Amino acid sequence: MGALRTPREKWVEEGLRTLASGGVDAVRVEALAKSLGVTKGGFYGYFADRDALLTEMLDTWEREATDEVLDRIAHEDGDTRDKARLAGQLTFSERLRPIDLAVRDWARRDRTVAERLRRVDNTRMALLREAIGTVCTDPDEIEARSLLAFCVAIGNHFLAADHPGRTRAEVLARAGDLILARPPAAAEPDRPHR
Amino acid sequence: MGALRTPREKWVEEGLRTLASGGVDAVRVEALAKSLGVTKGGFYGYFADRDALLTEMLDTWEREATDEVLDRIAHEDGDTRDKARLAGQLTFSERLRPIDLAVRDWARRDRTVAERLRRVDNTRMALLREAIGTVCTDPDEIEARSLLAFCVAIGNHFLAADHPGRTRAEVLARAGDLILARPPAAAEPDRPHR
DNA sequence: CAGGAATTGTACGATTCCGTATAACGGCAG
DNA sequence: CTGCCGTTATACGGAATCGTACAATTCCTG
Repeated sequence: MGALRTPREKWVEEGLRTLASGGVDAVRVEALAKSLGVTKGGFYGYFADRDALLTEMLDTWEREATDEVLDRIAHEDGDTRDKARLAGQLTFSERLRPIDLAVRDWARRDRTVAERLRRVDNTRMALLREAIGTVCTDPDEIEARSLLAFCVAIGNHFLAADHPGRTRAEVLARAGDLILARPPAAAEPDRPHR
Repeated sequence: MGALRTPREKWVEEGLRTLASGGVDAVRVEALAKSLGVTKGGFYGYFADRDALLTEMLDTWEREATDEVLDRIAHEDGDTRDKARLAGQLTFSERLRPIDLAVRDWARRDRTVAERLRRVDNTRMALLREAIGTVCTDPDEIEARSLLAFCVAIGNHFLAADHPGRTRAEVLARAGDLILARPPAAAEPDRPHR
């Protein structure tokens, strides 16, 4: 067999790297080739076209994202709070986080991508519910808190505001406390919700 | 004077529309012209180049986004909670919301855009602090709750998860209650109990 | 070490887009 | 009505990509 210098995975890998840093539109066959130090010559031996690569990139991301979350939570033996914090904020590893954000934006314009994202997000939400279920019991509140946690995990990276006199990390920590606060016996906000 | 069929604003307007639906990379001079039913002939009479249009689009967005928020909150006489809800979730009008999301993604790759977004977000945060300051007093907690509110306002639109048996709106309402809940006298988040 | 299959480089036509130049067009002033 | 002046259409050169075809290269295998 001939040599295999730039295997399929290299293209996917570089594609994800580019997706993370420049968005979908930056993922171009010839640009990827250049980054890999080759020409696009071999690309079309592995992929039918650019779309095939994008699809495979998503396959890889979806698998990794799901596996990573499950693994991480499963192997975590810290107390419940840390578990939830993990699920909420560290769901995205340094590697996956930027890809995740790019995928979210991508999903706004592509139904297929949106569908994949939905699957991944549902997996994460299930984990969040479980973790948060240990500090409160009302299912509606668990859902609301999980949404909060998830939104912070995402919004945090899209939010550009400053926090005078504080670091973002400090504010995040405090926000985490709020999300995980054990509700007082009769934890009703001062106005009944519908 | 000659006729003025496709004034400067038309280009900016169409540019923002395209930005909202397709992201920055979709904002192309010739594509815009096509959408406007003309050719790019006149474009370069108004703008030096594509970048000039992008800058002007951002100017328009920044101004509108800031003004709109200020106006809306100022004219709002409902009770505090509604005010905060407004600030948190409706900060983005139907028109501005998709532009806002596109700008957020754009800001991740362009420092200039990031700087503008920072200004806009800081304005909104100030409003949130003020509104939330009416239900709790600890500055750190105000900051944390404001962050939560803002993150929900953003993350909501990037989150693809489902809420079995509930609508997103219902969960959002409940999350709003949590963010605006009047804290119990001694609001200690951490109480190992039970 | 030679043969051959797989991989990669190069060249090509087609498309899209940028920015420029210039000609065609069309109201409004005189 | 006629000519001006700004607006728009067209045409062009250049760059980046796509996907294809084919030649050159490279490394395993026998």
